[in-house]
Amino acid sequence: METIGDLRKFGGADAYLRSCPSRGVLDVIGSKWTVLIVGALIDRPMRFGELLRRLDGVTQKSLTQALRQLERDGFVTRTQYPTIPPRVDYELTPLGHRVAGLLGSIRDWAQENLVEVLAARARYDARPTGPDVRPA
Amino acid sequence: METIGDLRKFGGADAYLRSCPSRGVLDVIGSKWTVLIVGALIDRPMRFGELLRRLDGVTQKSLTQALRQLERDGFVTRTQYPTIPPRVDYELTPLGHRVAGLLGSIRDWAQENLVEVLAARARYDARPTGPDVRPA
DNA sequence: CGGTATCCCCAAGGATACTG
DNA sequence: CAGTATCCTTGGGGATACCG
Repeated sequence: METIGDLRKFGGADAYLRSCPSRGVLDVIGSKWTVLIVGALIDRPMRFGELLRRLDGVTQKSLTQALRQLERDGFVTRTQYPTIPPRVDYELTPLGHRVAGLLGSIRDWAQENLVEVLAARARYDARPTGPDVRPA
Repeated sequence: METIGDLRKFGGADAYLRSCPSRGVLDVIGSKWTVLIVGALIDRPMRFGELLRRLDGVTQKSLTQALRQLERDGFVTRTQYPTIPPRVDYELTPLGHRVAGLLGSIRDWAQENLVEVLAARARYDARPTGPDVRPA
């Protein structure tokens, strides 16, 4: 499972295999800012500065890195206008739009189930003897 | 947006805000092995060693860490039988089952769109002047 | 069997400063 | 405005060894 040829030969990818490149795709999706970036671009293209302000806490460098990776993987297009001052628009590709729905569901789920998760954490952290023993 | 009280007061979580704890939930989902673990547990509970073998390339330490975090966040339960040798089962909670569907979709999407992503990467990396210039 | 405990590495990502 | 360039810290995660 090393090449596209292998994928065709074996009839599909399997993320449970160490050598399957779908692991790399999962890593991109899991990277810190990806979910928020593609979510922000669902409605319309955005300029770099808009994204920078929309994603509270992101740095220029981190945003640039994330956008480069998304561009490389075919999720967003980068359009640079040769004006002064420069203007750069980022827009989802069809591939990006298709994944954006899934990632949006994840983001929404995190927001909707946040209270339940926080409660579970509080319960876990409050256990008598710490992260160890249990009553069998 | 610091406490559960705040969430109620403001009427919901917003992952675009730096201080919103839903960011932490997204991080868990994005961690390297989470998607594969919950995917493996959808059908049935599994023992530690089964998971270790199912997730090609994971180490004992990484698997233990990931399972602890999933347990803490209320996605899985850990059941330890006081036998010799010890036996430990991991099982999805109702909360875990609900998120497992979403994460499974992500994994499937990564596998199904892998070829297209690899092609996009090849195109990007093959650009004449490298990751820089573009024709305006 | 199902863990901990240690050591180690390196890559993600933040802070800051500079530029076309 | 939209980036690079540089430095630096943190911690995720691998390898290995030991334990109840």
